[in-house]
Amino acid sequence: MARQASDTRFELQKGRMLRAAARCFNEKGYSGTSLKDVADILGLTDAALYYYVKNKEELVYLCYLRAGDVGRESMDRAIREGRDGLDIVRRYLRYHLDVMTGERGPIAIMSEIPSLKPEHRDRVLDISRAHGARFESILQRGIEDGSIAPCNVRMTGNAIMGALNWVPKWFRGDAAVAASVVEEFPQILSAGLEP
Amino acid sequence: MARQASDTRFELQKGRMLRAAARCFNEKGYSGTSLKDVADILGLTDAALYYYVKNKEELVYLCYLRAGDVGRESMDRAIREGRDGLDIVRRYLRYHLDVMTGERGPIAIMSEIPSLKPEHRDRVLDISRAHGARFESILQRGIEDGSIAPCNVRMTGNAIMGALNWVPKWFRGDAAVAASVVEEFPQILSAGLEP
DNA sequence: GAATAATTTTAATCTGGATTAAAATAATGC
DNA sequence: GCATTATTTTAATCCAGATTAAAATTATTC
Repeated sequence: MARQASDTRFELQKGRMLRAAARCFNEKGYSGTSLKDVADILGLTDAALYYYVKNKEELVYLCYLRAGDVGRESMDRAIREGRDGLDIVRRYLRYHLDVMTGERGPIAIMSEIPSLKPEHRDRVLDISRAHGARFESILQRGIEDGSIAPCNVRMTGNAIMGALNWVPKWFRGDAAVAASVVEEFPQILSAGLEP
Repeated sequence: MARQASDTRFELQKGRMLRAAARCFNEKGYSGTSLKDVADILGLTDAALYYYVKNKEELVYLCYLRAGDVGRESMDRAIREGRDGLDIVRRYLRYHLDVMTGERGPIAIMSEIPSLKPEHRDRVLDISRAHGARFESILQRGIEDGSIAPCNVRMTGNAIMGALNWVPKWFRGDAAVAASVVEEFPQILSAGLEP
């Protein structure tokens, strides 16, 4: 009855559920996935999901929080390890794509933020905006250290993040494609940044 | 009772409805928009929409067909007017963005293809794939005529089309931003293509 | 300006999937 | 192994929003 974050079993199953849900949402759309679809992947009954989550809205919310975490962690690491602005951009893309297309994926596309309840929606929007702003500041840093040619960082950020966010729309788990994405996407997306 | 495509009134109102629906779907998500939301924009009752469309699924389907048309027309024009591969890519992006952010917009993001009924889904997928393939062939042509550096056209296509498809997610109708998008996006997205 | 057709509204019904409560089963601690 | 707690299922209910039928209104035709 009393579940804690420390409860391994519970947390593991919840994690599996979030990944299953992310996959469904990405592949079938939000309205197109019923709780039964998610439950089927886990070999459970739809009602069982309510043991882990209050309702469908919260399921989406948690998927989005997870997506936010993955993005932030990838960016943290890139900033920690990168040499200059351009190098950080490339690392960020690589790290993020690596998670998106790898074992810890899939990561949910944030398509349904508006249908979250107000507190959740605001929280996710904050996270999302902060992430975008952080990316723009990396671009700015690159411009200042000379690794990136001067550009409109807002628009450039929108372009690169858009291409990144769209990946789950067409990537369907093929390992060979995953390798290709992780390898080539960062290069493709950053090629235009060089001075 | 008998409405034809030639019926101006009917077609005009239907067009307005599709644009209102596209806006709702982009801003509020599919499940987040009720037919009442769409009807409110038009100053109508939700039930009135059924005069123009069989059901909500068809409304989405028609939005997607329209999106497909706009994409195809933009590409047609770019191919007709462009000098070489790179020039066609840039024109295509400009023309498409111009419509997306202009008076004829907004254009619906194809987020909910999977929840269309099979015939509609297949039709939209065909259109979507054909468009992607056509874009890749433009990249290929650019590589062959020397205007574009050799690259993985599949991945490069995915990257550019992703950035493009994501635009309606953050663009909210501001005219100044629209001008900036149309002006800068094609450049940003194609900068990395040059040899 | 009747008569006919087009458009919209009113006022219901209908429905699929979300949600819930209670019971059943599985796991764990002692 | 018994008692307790964790997890899942069964079997209903619930409900927002889609859909429909009939009536009302508005436009068009002649």
